[in-house]
Amino acid sequence: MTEQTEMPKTYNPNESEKRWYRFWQESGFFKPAVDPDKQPFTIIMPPPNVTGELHVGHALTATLQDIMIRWHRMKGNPTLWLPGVDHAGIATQVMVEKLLAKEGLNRHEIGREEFLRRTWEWVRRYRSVIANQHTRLGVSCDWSREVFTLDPGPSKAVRTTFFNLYNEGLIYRGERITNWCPRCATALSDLEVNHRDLGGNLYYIRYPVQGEDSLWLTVATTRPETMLGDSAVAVNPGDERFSRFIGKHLVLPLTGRLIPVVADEAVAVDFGTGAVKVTPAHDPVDFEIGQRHNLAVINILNLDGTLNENAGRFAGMSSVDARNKIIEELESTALLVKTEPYSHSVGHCQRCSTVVEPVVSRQWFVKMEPLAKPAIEAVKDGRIAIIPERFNKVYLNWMENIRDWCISRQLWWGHRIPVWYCRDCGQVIVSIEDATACTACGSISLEQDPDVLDTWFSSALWPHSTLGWPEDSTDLKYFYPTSVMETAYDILFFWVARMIMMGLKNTGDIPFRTVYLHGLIRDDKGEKMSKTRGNSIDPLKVVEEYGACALRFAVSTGTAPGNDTKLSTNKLEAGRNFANKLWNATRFVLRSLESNSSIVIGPVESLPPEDRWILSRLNRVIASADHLMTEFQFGEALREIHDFLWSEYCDWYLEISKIRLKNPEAPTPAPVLVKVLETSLRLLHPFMPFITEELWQQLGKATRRPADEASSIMVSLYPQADAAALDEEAEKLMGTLIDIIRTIRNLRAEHNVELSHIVKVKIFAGQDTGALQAYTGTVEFLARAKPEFYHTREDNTGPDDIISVLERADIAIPLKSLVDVDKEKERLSKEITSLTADIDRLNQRLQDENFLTRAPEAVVAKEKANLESRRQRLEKLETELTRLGL
RNA sequence: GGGCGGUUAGCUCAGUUGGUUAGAGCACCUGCUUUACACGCAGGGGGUCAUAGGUUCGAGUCCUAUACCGCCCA
Repeated sequence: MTEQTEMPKTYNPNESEKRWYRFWQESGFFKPAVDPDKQPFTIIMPPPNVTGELHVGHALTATLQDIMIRWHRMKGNPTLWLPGVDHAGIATQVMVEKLLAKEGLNRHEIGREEFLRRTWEWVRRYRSVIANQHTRLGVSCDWSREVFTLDPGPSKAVRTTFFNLYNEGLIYRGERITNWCPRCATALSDLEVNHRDLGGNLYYIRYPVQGEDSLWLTVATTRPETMLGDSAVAVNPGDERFSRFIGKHLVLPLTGRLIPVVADEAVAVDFGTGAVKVTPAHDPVDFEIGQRHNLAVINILNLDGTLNENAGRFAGMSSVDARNKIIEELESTALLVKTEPYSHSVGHCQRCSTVVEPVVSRQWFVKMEPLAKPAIEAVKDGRIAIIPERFNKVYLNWMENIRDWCISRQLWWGHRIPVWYCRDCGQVIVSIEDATACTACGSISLEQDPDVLDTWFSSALWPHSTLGWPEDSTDLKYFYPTSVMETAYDILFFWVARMIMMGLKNTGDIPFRTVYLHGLIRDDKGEKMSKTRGNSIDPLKVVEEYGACALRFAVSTGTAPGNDTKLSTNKLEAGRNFANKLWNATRFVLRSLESNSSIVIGPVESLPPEDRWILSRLNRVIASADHLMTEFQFGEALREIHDFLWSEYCDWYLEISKIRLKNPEAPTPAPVLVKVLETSLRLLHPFMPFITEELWQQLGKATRRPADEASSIMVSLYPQADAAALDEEAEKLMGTLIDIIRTIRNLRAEHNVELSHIVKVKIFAGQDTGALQAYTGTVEFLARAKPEFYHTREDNTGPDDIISVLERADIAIPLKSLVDVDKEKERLSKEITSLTADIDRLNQRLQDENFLTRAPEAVVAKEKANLESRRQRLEKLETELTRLGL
């Protein structure tokens, strides 16, 4: 146990991280210790897409979740973090299709079965890549429960949900305008379409009135090619300019087809000419107009976006080519009146950026309104809390204007829609198990719907499907509703809202109590990271270069929930440096232990003030960190722990302890050195698990831990604040000591006093004098000054003294002969000026009757004390100034 | 068109029930091979908290408007 391998000067994370992860995993620490009497803490991990590798956004989400998970685990909650992977329908299919294309193949050539076989191969490969990346980040999730969205469990949940919703009439099949991506060759939901304003033209086209020479209606359109599918022209019924046209027929240019003029409220009088062409098959508004007026729905597009046979001689052209050709022809026949530049919003496929075509097609939809109502309530009444709170409004606004959800996708990769059609009688059979015979005619000639479901349909069930639903499993009973859903704000609608709706629908209960939304990680220029931009950062590379703890530090420090952050090497370096700082502090503590083996702390009263001070400060930080973490303010908690360790423990306590370590007579600081470090490591562990484990173990080896203590920091107890350790007196005394040392250092630096020159210093500290006297060695060591202590200044200052006035003490340094007196006078004057301003302000405030009567007593008292101490200070400074002037 | 967020030190950002003199990291300047750490130590400079009003004894923090930037929804 005493064997002490010398720690190297610099922390090398790669060496220990893998080792500790393996240890944790083999020890079974990631599995929850189920205890029916305790409240579990549960996070279902947002499943990364199996499309490829993790990026730093995943590192952020994994880190934040791991912080919560490790914290709760250490606090003694049965803690479950359930990992999973998403099959990611379109995205994965696109990746595999790209692979095929390299072989000169497409999926139709190899067939559905072979395509799926290859996709599963892809899945096997990338699941292990993703899992490996996660382990490098230190995630402490329960791998034994890992789920894939296409596993039998979630698949059964999908089918059961579909079956139930269909039977309740909440899933229906219908002809609607949907967003069609010609490149992906599938329908998309509204959310999967990104709208961008594009500069285009507004074309004014004449539609001649049938049977009337030189009478026409002019319509304006941004998409002239769709006129091939026009089935009417509509005007507003209140628009007198056009009332005489209503009921007449127009001759559709280029085709000669006759179309009626109809009156419809939906037409905006002030758009274009006030008369609009109606293309029910290719525009959502026109579709509704068409329904009201019983117009023909003429689809002019093939699935690949080219024009079909309904487009007559334009068939086979792309829509862009057709547009150009049509404009050309209209111009030559003088039917094109004018062209105006016009910017309008055009839908693009979220996945591949192709312009999306609105097309009428027969798809499966979920009726959302009945599902949204209870989900709105759950957030409104606070059963579900969204952090940060401002997203409540965003959520509610979307939910209250929700539209039906198109869930069928013309893809091969995904959950096949559990619907069969009877080839003999046309019966539609919806079934959880594969249907084998027609429920109407008994025929066994059935055909399953070729389409698959939107990936988000299965994601919506994730919090309960992963826990075993529709079975009433023990996991579901124990862990559901889960505690926190931690994810990025950009999938609030895609995912979070749908999980709430489906969770409530399927289980009757909310899926999670808290939604924690984090921001997006951008590069150091503020750009969104993406593979296509080439600015994405591979978390594995970062881990190798800086260590996992540095990465976790970088993404979790200095950020607030819901805010985007820029990741720069700056922050990674700060994380690495902090880890190295801890490493070296531990190295120092271990070295100091060799000659001082006892680590038992005596009774608190017997400890010197600096011990009581650091223990007091430690306990304040524990209390504060615990509070901040309860409020989900992880960045702030980490900052406080970091500042305590660096600026108080290392900069002061550790330095002060060196004097006692050098002096064999002095009581050893070792027990407190160890205790504060060990406790801080536990405090920090959720944020930086590897370095804290490494150092905690090293400390443990050297200090002979009690047998009942945990074998790993990750299953040790999270520190709890001990009010008895708070010691204001010690804090005040140390504050004064630090102030004294700083002032001497400052003066030395300002006046370039050589390091070798030990200055004499007189310290006048009133009632603290006796206590401070014990720190003679500390002042010598840390300020390179030889102190003499006096209660008061009376008769104790010499003519060569430079006086500094501190908060609770004055000091005099006989340097006048050494320093630049003018410079010193300037310094004093500057301070006097700002002090005078402060005093004026305070005076004013304290004379204000309103302030005295309305402000809380404590604030008034504080300000009074403030004024008094400043007055005293000012007085002393002025005396000093005149003294220098003489 | 509706909504949300941002605007704080040269840069990146904290600042959560309004309460002393607004913080950190990085960068910058000065000094230091002080045997835990140069991935470090000590010291220093740098901010009318976007602008204009308002509420309040008191505003970076609450309210209103404006400007610029970004995002979401339609």
